[in-house]
Amino acid sequence: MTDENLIDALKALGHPLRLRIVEALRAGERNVGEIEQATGIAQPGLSQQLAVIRAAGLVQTRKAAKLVYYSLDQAVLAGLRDRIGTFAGTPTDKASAAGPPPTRHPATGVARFARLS
Amino acid sequence: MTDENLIDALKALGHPLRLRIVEALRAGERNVGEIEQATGIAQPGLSQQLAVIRAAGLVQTRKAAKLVYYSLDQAVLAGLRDRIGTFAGTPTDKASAAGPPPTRHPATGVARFARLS
DNA sequence: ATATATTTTCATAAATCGTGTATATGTATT
DNA sequence: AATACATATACACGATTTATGAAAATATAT
Repeated sequence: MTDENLIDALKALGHPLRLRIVEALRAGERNVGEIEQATGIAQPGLSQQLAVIRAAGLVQTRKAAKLVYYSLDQAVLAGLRDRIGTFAGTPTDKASAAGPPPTRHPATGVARFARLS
Repeated sequence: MTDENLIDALKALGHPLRLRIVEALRAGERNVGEIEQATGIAQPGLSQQLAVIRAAGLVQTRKAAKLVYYSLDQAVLAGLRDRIGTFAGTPTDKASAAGPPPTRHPATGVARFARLS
């Protein structure tokens, strides 16, 4: 990961709407309509922010019929985490750690219950 | 760490000059003149970027006579790393399921809503 | 082909950011 | 007090980003 890529990734995350989107994707892959429901971001703006996130390489996309499914690129995000880890005191011994560190908060997102009917 | 703090930290790091500054501080505490030498950023601009980094809570400062020493706040940076780790550390949902279009957990109503014509 | 659902792109005004120059605030030294 | 040095802030202004609504591209079904 080059410094420029790193900066793009950090910039992409350093924005309230985009952070909200990424948080909504933590629970798993979602299509644009689902992300819209989960985040409350109106459609065109959402697509714009998704484009930024995509350009930063933070997500993968998959197309199923009319729908486009977004999911976090965990390899890239792990790289980002490790890169920041080099700034934190502990020299990264977690670059090789396979298992996710303790906490997984499954319900952090508002995304869970998008009630429509 | 609130979302707003997180965003400020990410924004602070997502900038070439500021990233260079933080990288220069990785080796240990430095005063402004030393950072200027290490990064080649001219004094006023440097002070401005340091102010951003300071406001984001990424560094601690210590004053010795005329000199101001900056050092990375490793606790904050470790928190930042862990926070990003929550985006990276969730495999095994359907990450590798390249199979059929998703018909998933009942709570995500949007897709179902879209199909009910 | 026509209609419809989903997502992306365009356009533009408002806000924010980036950077250089000048100026200010401290703190020691004489 | 006056000087010198280290650091911080203020200001200005062009560049980038954001918000928002309209239009367009893509894919599917009838």
